Amino acid sequence: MARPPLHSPSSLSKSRILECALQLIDEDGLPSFSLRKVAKALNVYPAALYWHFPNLAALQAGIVAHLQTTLLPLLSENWQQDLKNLFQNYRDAIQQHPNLAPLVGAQLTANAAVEWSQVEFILQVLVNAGFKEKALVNAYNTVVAGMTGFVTLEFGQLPADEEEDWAKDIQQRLNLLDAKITPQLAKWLPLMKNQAFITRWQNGATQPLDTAFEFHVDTLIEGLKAQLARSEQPQ
Amino acid sequence: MARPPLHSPSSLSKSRILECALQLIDEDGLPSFSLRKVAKALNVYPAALYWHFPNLAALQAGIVAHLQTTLLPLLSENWQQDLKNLFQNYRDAIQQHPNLAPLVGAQLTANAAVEWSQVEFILQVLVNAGFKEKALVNAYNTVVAGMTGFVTLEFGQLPADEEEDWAKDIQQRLNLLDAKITPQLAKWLPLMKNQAFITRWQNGATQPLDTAFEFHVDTLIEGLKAQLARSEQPQ
DNA sequence: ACCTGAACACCGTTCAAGT
DNA sequence: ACCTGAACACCGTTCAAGT
Repeated sequence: MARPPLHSPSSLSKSRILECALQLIDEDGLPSFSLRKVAKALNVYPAALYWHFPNLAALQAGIVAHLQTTLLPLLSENWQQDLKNLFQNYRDAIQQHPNLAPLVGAQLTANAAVEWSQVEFILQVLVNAGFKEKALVNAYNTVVAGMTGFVTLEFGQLPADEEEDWAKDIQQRLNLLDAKITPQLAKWLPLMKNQAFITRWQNGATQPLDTAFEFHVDTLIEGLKAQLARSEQPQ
Repeated sequence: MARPPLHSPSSLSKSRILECALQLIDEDGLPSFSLRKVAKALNVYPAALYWHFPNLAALQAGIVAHLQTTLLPLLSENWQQDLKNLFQNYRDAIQQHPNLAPLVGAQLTANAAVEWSQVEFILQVLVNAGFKEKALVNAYNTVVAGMTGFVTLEFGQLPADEEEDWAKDIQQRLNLLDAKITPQLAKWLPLMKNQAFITRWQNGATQPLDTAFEFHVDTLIEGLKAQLARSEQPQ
């Protein structure tokens, strides 16, 4: 068992801990992630991590913050394209680390390591679109919710019971549907199987909902355009 | 310490366990919730619960399923009103049990106790609106994501560090903003303080975002109307 | 059928003590 | 400043044993 000495020159540091933690989450998933496993992987006592982070929540916030730095697109002259880029960037980032999806959604609400630049970007885009005052705040909230909502669901954890049993179970229950009780679902099932929330058995990591996401973004943008038209010429 | 005998006539049952668990989550919050505390509250050994539920995840799914039964509005002749009712019902349910918000969002994706009637309702409303084929599936996914996304963020857990320290901290950081770096945020801060995601320090349980939610729902509906117009007369 | 009682393999966090 | 080493108070889950 040749392993590096406990006090190697590059022993511990915030970035080394965060990298290791992210790698563990990517490989083994969020449910089985723990502070003690990070310590073990770094060949260090669990308590050692507490010199660099006050607690587990701070470590998790650090991971999310590290991811957020790669999130900002550039401003163009087309606010609709800017929004598309924003949504696309967010989804791309999660797609590279799908196991992080629940954390990001949660941390973005309650973020200890907030990046104001993200808020500023969204506001700038919406101001360019023509929003102001309370409508601007409303549009901002809608954009943030829209950006995180779809992707959090898409890449959210599905039951991990070896994944096989549960997948077969839901497929079986879908095949047993009674067209008299749920006629629409029975009718459109072929199109919805594994392609829609609640009626799928794989998550976005293995079965991405690309066209649905595109539709979702378009719908939000079209909705915002309608809101602009409303406020410009109030009836 | 007068407490009921261990084998009281109404000892254990699925519904009694679920009620107790929901009450504990309502009172103490999701982070401090545990299977062992449910057992303690019911005056029973932890292992006893395993006769009624195979594991913790199943118990949590049971709680969410119990909530979902109160979720279905009635179909009217106006699909836009139907969607508004659907969104409103969902938010009302979460508002009564805000600590459940993260669980519901997660379980709805990966639900062991799916209610197909919910899926059927959304499909029926969208069919009435005029959607079909792949556009129907896309619209369905957009509605599900929109329904859960906003509310999950609105009532999502904020840092629980006695709540006071963190709240003061973020307010202070907001006041230290540099208008040269984040001009829009600095300009609109008075309107956004505690009223917008990321720039608030209270969650929806104490500071509901009513008008923002209404705007969000309207935006989605307007967006869906635009999508309908697209597919009816493709350019 | 339904629960006890004890054990197992984990957690996050604290703290004196080392270097 | 940075980490060891051990302890504390928890977890979810399993399983033989009781009734």
